Amino acid sequence: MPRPLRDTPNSLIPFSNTLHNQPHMTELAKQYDPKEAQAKWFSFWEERGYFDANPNPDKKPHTIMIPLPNVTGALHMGHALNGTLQDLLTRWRRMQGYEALWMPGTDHAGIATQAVVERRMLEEEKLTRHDVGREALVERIWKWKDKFEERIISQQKMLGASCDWRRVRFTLDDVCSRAVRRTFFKFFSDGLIYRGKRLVNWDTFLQTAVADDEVFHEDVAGHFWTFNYPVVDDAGQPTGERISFSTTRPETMLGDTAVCVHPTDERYTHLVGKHVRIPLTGRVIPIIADALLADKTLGTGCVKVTPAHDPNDYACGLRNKLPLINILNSDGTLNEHGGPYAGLTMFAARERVVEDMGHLGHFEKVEDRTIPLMHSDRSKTPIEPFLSDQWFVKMDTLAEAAMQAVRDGKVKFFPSRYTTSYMDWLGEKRDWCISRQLWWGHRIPVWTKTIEVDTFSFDQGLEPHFEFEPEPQDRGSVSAKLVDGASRTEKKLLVCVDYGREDIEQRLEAAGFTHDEDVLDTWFSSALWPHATLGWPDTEHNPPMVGPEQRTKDNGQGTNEVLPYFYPGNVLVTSRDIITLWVARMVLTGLYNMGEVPFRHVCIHPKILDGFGQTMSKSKGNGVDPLDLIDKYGTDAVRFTIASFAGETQDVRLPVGYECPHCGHVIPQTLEHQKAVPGGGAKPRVKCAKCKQSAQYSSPWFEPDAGEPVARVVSERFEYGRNFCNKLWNAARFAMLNLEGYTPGPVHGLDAASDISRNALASGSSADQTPEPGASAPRLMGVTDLKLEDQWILSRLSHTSGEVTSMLGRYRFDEATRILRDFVWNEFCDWYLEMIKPRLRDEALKPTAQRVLVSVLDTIVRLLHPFAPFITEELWQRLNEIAPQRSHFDELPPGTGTTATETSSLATATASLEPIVVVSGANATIPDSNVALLASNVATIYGNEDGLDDNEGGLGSNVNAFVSNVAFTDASEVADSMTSPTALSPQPWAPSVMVAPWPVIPTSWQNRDLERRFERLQETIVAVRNVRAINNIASSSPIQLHIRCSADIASELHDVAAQFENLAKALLAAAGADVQPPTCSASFSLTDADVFVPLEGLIDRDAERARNTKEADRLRKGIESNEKKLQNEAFVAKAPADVLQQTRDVLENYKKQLASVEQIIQALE
RNA sequence: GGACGAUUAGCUCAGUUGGUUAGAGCGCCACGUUGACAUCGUGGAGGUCACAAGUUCGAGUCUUGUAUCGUCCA
Repeated sequence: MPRPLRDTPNSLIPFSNTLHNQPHMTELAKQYDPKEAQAKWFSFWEERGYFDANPNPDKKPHTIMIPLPNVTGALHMGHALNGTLQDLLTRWRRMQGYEALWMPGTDHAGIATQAVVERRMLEEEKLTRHDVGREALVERIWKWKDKFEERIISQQKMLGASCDWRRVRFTLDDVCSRAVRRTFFKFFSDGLIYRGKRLVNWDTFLQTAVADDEVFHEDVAGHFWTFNYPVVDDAGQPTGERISFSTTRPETMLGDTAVCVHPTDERYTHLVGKHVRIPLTGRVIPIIADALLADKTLGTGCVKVTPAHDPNDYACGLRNKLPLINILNSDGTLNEHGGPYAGLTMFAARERVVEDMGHLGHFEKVEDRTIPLMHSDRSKTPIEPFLSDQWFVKMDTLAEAAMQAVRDGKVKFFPSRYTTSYMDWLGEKRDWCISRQLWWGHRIPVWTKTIEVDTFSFDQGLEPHFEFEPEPQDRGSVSAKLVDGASRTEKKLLVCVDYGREDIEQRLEAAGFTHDEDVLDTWFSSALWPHATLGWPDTEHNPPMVGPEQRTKDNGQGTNEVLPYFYPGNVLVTSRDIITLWVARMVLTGLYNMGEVPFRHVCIHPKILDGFGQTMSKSKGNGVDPLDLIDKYGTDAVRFTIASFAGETQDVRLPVGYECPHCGHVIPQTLEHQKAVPGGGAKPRVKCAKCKQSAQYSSPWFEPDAGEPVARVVSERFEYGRNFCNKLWNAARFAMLNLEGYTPGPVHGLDAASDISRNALASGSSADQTPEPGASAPRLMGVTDLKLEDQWILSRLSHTSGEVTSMLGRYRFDEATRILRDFVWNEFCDWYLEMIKPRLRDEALKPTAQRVLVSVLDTIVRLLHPFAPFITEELWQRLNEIAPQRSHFDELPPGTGTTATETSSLATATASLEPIVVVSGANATIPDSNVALLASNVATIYGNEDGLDDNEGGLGSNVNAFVSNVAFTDASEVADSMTSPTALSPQPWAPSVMVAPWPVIPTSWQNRDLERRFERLQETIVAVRNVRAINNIASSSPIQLHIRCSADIASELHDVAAQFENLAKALLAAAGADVQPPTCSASFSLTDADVFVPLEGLIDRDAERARNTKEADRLRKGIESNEKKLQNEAFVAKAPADVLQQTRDVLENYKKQLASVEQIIQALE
């Protein structure tokens, strides 16, 4: 029973059901209108469920997890690049027949989002979070989240993102929260979580610890003071000696617990072990020797040690078992350890300390110095190293496993050099500080109670001391840990509760336990993204979905099918700066929770920089809204251009400007534009240099006022994509104008191409071996309806599709776009279309040209779809209208005999292969008649070429799609339909290019020799055009060609003589070995031909002579350098034979050409 | 301080294992709107491949050093 190929109810829409409300139209507009196409096709795809990915045993999965954007603000071009590449891969894999899931969602971004909302609240209402309280603040943040999540998703959809939107997740939603709770619980139970006093980066403004990754270094102007401490004897009396040290932070001396010298520093060796007194506090501290901290060559060679306020000192303190004295309150003021300075800010205390040390006679000197200072990325205020209680995850074994996965090749980086950052970072195995003193996030699921007790034994259970005891049946949901409290008799019980046990939480609170106030680091939840979004740890239900009921599927079978089907994913596409923050942690938690890595490949793409070379970021205000660019250039243009940026090395500089809404002039963006914020209620404006008017402009900082004309952001780099789309559009327009009333008629000689295929197949040679043309097949031109240009474009098409596929497999998006653009523009448009124009005007020759034309266009549209989804869909639908019968079985050339028997055997041969499709290009045994069939259907041969050596394989590289009709699901149906007369009637093509198969053109169609001959033709035509240009001859006046060349070449040239006329308005008057230069002709010498153009009375002798003289010089230079090479004995002795031969050939050619050119010059005298 | 990268045409960037005369897009110059496209066509000009040394028959490509820029980690 036939069923739709795509697992959706709507995939079998009769194509005749025109999808747009316009009259049936065959003529395309002169220009592509992106807005119209975008509006039409996104909902078309979405309504038909093409984005949906569901477990399907008949297909291989392809999973991409979006690097979840945070809800702090709208997306910028960096996100657009990231999203474009993922959509490109997803659409490509989907066309290849994978069940392709692109999982969407957003991240709550604890600190960033809370900071943004707090700042806004303070600016607008003068309120702090303490004024409004935890609940109200969180409420406000949720509203912010809703607003930006919506904005982000709409931006992604405008970009054409083919995510499975039913599955959109948020790191704080129920599904993700469950995974967070379970993971924490597992960590806790496994003893991987501990609470400790540690030196953290303290943001005194936000009053929270921030991760190392959340701070940035900035040089500030500061001072470098030198003080001294008096040395005291064992009785505490000054010995008269003093020891000098320098510091940039004098106030920290209040927390000093040692001074340190280098063990080999002879100036101080006699003092080591003695003590000094801190003059301000009177505290006596030791003089220690530590080679790691002190540096003999710097300053006095002696440093003060403040373990509680400096990371290096902290490490030194641990090594030497020094006490830790914390002098700071969490708000950045000094605490009681500051003595008389308590209550002052660090900065105020610093001034007082310097002053007082001066009064006490311990100040020596001060100098200005630039100091590298850590700042919080979130609040932009200086970081204080701060001793505080935090939660940590032990990284040792977790990190080791994540490193091993990369060593084993389970996870691979593209480009591979990024492996280093990953390995180096994990190799440090620094414990992960997971607590944040915030209100927005996953609250740490630990309840604590402190008791005073002399002795404690577990023999009695918990109940007597803590008034709490888990029920036996609850033991699996509770994990408890007893730790020592502040004093010797104090005991603390930490109880971690698994998710879904609010009852236990209530009992704990009733028993006097307090829920930890801290929340988890955001990366804790994003680290779980790849399995959390698929429903882990719930193995009994498919993860819930959003959207229309009928499209969401829970099988009700009591199992989660989604998780095992889509996990592990295939590729993570991201930018390099979160390799450590996020990529490493996903691998780590994936291995820990799932026992399997979350993805096989990590594709690291470039970063988008602004015109000044700065990273585009939400906090800098230099973010460019992709919607501005989409508005101006269209989604397809933006995507195509963006993909062209995505190479392996360079970051992308994107200078932008503001387009004056009054006159269209572009005002280049300056740093001032980036920074400007509304002042006194007035929105910033740009001034137009041309029309002198000003306008509000697009900025991440504010919304322009309603009704105001807005200068949108533009960037001329996107004209690359826009122009290309327009070119494609017009090529298709031309094709369709010439396909009116098209019915694919019989074409004699289409099997010429199949001769090649047959040879390749019969000999069992691999498909990527291009048969030596001319060896078994006669010269193809002239014996078939397929002209030189037809064979050439098919050869090039085969080459192009193969290269594009291979480049996508290697994540070389830039190369893929370049190959496609070159093919479409420089080969298809510039040469093929131009060359077939005469045939399209000739009823007898038209059918062949049309058949090749429609099939090449069809293939181009499919190849381009992942890059430019909207325009290709628009064209696909038009093609479905105008050439619905393209590439079908009934197009077979007469006599190829697709009898029931033969088609059955074809079906049998392929029945074991994947659905959809059939027939391997090279490996299957196929009756010859079917080879002809195969070859004659240019556009019907598809399949999968991974381009990846080790990828899970896809459909298998030997499986090529063969049946173009997507209504067929498996080979038996193919056979049925092929033997049934009705099936031989025209069938609709794929109802959307999105679900059409990815093209795989047999490599046997490539014909290098034919391409070389074609290049000769091109070369000649360019040379003739050059003669026209040089001599100023109007393209309308005909000219003649006399070509001196070998008989072989002469014969070929005669075969294509019509093209000289067509493309260069030149008549081939004579060709052959005995052609004599006509008098007074322009001439040029090609590699194996000399061409003369008689120009009696028209020739510009000087220009001609100049051109040829220049040419002669060039040739002489070439001759000279090659002769020099060949005279070099070492070269002749050592260079490989082929290089040697090549050098000789080149020299020979140069000499021949030079002789011709010299003759030409002489004739011009 | 460590790691990774970059430096190629006026601008933005390609250049696979070393091997003919180093490429593209934009910009520039000249010419051109005859029925796909002026978001276009045709032709052209434009580069000491950052600098220095080395390896090699041969270096944009490999090695070392220098300079400048970027990112990540200390």
